[in-house]
Amino acid sequence: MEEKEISQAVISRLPRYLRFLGELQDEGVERVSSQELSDIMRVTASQIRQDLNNFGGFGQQGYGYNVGYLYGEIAKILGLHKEHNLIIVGAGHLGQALVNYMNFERRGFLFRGIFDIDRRIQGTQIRGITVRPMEEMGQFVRENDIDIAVLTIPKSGAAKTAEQLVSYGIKGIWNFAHVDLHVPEDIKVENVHLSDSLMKLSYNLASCDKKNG
Amino acid sequence: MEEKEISQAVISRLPRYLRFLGELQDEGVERVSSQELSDIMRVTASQIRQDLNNFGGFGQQGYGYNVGYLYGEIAKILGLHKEHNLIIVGAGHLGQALVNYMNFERRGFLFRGIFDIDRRIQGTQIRGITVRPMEEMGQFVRENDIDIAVLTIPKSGAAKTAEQLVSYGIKGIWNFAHVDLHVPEDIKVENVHLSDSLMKLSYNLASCDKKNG
DNA sequence: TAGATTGTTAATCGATTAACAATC
DNA sequence: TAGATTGTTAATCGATTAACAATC
Repeated sequence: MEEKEISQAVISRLPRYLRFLGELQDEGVERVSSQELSDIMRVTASQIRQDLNNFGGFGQQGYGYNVGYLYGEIAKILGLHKEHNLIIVGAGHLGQALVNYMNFERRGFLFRGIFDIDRRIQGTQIRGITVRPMEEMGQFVRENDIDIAVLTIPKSGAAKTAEQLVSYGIKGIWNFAHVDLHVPEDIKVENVHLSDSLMKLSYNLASCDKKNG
Repeated sequence: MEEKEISQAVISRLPRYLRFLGELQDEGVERVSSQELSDIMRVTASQIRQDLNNFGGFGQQGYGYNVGYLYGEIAKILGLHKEHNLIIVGAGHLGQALVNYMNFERRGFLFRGIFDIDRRIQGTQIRGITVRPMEEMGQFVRENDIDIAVLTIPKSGAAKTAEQLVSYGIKGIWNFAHVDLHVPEDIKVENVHLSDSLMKLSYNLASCDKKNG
């Protein structure tokens, strides 16, 4: 059965829908129309309906959408009903920050191991997780059913490490290193290029300056 | 004089061009054609030329682009020739990670102050920068010509803090809090929603599973 | 039933790609 | 000059918005 490919533009909006639906749920709201959601989220009602209908008819004519149900369905679409086992590769400040950010665990992203090249921090613990040497990575990935690696190492070592991770059987890489990783097409890479983001802000500030003299 | 608005899609690609040009420069490459760049970057040569020509003709027919010159021009477009004074609001793990990430400073993004609500860490130093109480933020922003605030506090306080920052005269907010900030339209907000990014990865893993049974 | 609101098709808009004349 | 490659216009593709029939 032929599944039509969903565009990444649509995927990118799903977490935001989830967030607003979660807030409505916390407020005790039970139903919401695409128009109400449109007002809150500042996107068109048409886009909301189009986006959702990529995955199925979650609403009901004349009623709208049930907040709790829709929340659950989007969570499922995003794969949040399953648990993921993660490792952090690179125990620098950023790696530590991510391990310490509790919200990921609540979503089923479980940090199982931390790896670093620096002997001085190997053996220490971060939020109860021991920092291990890179050499143990392969075995650890295989034995602990790790599917996602978080890459928080400098760009110099990133390509080689990514290649290793793939050979160990990793399925996804959350890449904070400032390089384009080249991996087989069944391996998913999600990039977070912080400096690119900051440059975008810089551009928008500069272009605003120019407009206003 | 009417400047045509550049789409955010184009802006988003500029930092990547800059990165690849920087690498070519490091390799001692002096000239590059859109086709060569296309091969390296895996985007169409047509897109590269279109993108660049939004800002002017940086190339030369029959020659291509001078790597160093183009690098400099894109840097200027992104506003990287000017210095920016930043403060970090929220000295948690993520805030600390950003302060410690040296590369921003090399690009002219200078961390001038750090603020946190927690009395216990006020007065301590992070990379030589004293953590100050939130109450001093307004005065500090005005006295130190701060134009960018990095918001690394929990979502609960983010909206109010953003409002304050705007009233103090901040021009841009690099927002890591998991909320949509509502600010006047001359204030630029760049969002980094890490959990959204991780959910996108999760989706792509899940959709791949489904395809492959 | 009448009113409301979805699901879905059609129209529009914008972004990407292709093509080629201009020109170095 | 001849060859190469840009800058730019035209064609295509995809994403967003509008409209409305279906239906709860």
